[in-house]
Amino acid sequence: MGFRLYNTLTRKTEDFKPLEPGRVRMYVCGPTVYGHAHLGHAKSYVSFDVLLRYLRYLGYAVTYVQNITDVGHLTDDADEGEDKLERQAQKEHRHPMAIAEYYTRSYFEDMDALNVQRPDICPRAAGHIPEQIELTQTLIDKGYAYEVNGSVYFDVSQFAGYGKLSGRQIEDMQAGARIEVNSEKRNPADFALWKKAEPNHIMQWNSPWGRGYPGWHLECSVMSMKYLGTTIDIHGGGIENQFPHHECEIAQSEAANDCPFVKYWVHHNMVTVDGQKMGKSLGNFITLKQIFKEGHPRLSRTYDPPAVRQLILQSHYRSPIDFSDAALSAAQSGYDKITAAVIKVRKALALAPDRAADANILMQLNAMKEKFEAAMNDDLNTAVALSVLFEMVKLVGTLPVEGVAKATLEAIDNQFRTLGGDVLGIVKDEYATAGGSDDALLDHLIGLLIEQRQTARKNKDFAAADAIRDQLAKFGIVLEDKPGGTTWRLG
RNA sequence: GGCGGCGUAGCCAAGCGGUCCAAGGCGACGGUUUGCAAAACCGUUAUUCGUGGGUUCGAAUCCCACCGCCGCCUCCA
Repeated sequence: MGFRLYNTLTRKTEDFKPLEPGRVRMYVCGPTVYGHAHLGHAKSYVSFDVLLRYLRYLGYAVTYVQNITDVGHLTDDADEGEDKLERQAQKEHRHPMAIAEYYTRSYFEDMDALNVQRPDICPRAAGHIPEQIELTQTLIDKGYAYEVNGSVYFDVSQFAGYGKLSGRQIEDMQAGARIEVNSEKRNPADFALWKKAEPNHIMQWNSPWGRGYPGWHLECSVMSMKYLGTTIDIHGGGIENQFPHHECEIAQSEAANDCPFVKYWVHHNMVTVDGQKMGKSLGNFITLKQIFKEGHPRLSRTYDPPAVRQLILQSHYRSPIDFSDAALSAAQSGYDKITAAVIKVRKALALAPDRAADANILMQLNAMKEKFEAAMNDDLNTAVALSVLFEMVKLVGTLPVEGVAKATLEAIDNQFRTLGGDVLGIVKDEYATAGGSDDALLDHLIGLLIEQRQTARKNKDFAAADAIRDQLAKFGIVLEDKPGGTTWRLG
């Protein structure tokens, strides 16, 4: 069975077949950069990172585009309200583009920490104003859009497919009480392609309709088609953007190009914190930087970035995930266990005897790999895939401390690297066991102390022996007495 | 009001018609090991899948009703 992926457009899990054999064009809605990335961003971009990694693992040549929204995203999706970047710029007394730059760097810093692979192309909305104007003009020319008083709106009544992604009817939405009344629009569901700028609006550009700035939905259509073509394989985003954002993207793109915009729509679910939606007003809004190093009132400690990744992968991307201190703590422990097993294998590798691999272990590894792939093929069941990693951890745990053939250890290490590393991004290529360049020196120094403690233990001077162990523990160094001797690690 | 989802052990979570007296992780408990620990290993920890009906030879998995929770359509990914 090949790779199967749930398609929101058809509401079914489908066999994945790219438009062009061997090649995948994938676009994911990127962040609006007016604040530090939070748990929601982590869930989103880790989820799509695993999709990307698995496609590459399967041998596809993937081109991955993820935009950076630095203009046009308003505080109110009904085309009212302020531009999010401009509002933040006022708060911080900086230029909107400085805000965009600062938070873009912050975003990538956090994503790097989460081991999220960088997209191939990260286009900025503000860098694609001419293209957005062009698309707007095309839509006017084709009768899908109309200009009113310097703003341009998409006329949803002209596009028959409007609502096919979200399952909404235009009539239903009118019945809803939440539609803002905008007298410029012919239909309340119409959405802005181009907005007229007031003189005090900082980010504004010349256009055929006067000074203005682009509507939020436009950028994704424009950049997707510019870098990936008029029809792409995968478009990803959060479930909350199904409507109106993605619905509007489809309308604009298909109206302009007369061809399907996206083959597979992939949406991940949302994040809650302590059982409630995460919101600034609820006091449970947690940024990644707070988790990693600053701390947060809801958390008892800080957690390593991979622990967050681990927690995300323990549930399905289409399920909501509840972040809590307990859940994070459990994920951290699980992650540490995997890491310890990988390090054990790599250390053993150095002095392993050069013999043929254990056929039985190779067989087990192969069975695990098949289980892993079956799980990932089934719409990215990362929870089961992760459980396979734990099966490998268990296998490592049962291996004798010495005498395992080098080829066996290599096979295990390789599988950790491909499945745990390449695909899940949980296993690292290198672990700094004692902090970089001081490694050898530290090893020698601690070795001396271990020797002293051994002497004390031989002499049954356990008080002295325990004192050495306790002292080292204060620096986070844990001693472990094993049959072959005492080893140390950073706790 | 419209649309969607969820309820599985102390906690997180997979499973979505038979191979489930239900994977995996965390935690807890007992054991092996240890001078004591730590780590590791072995074992125990859901006769049951929110409740009540129904369909079926067979249901955690399908249908109906009810209860509870959550999300989107506002801030927010």
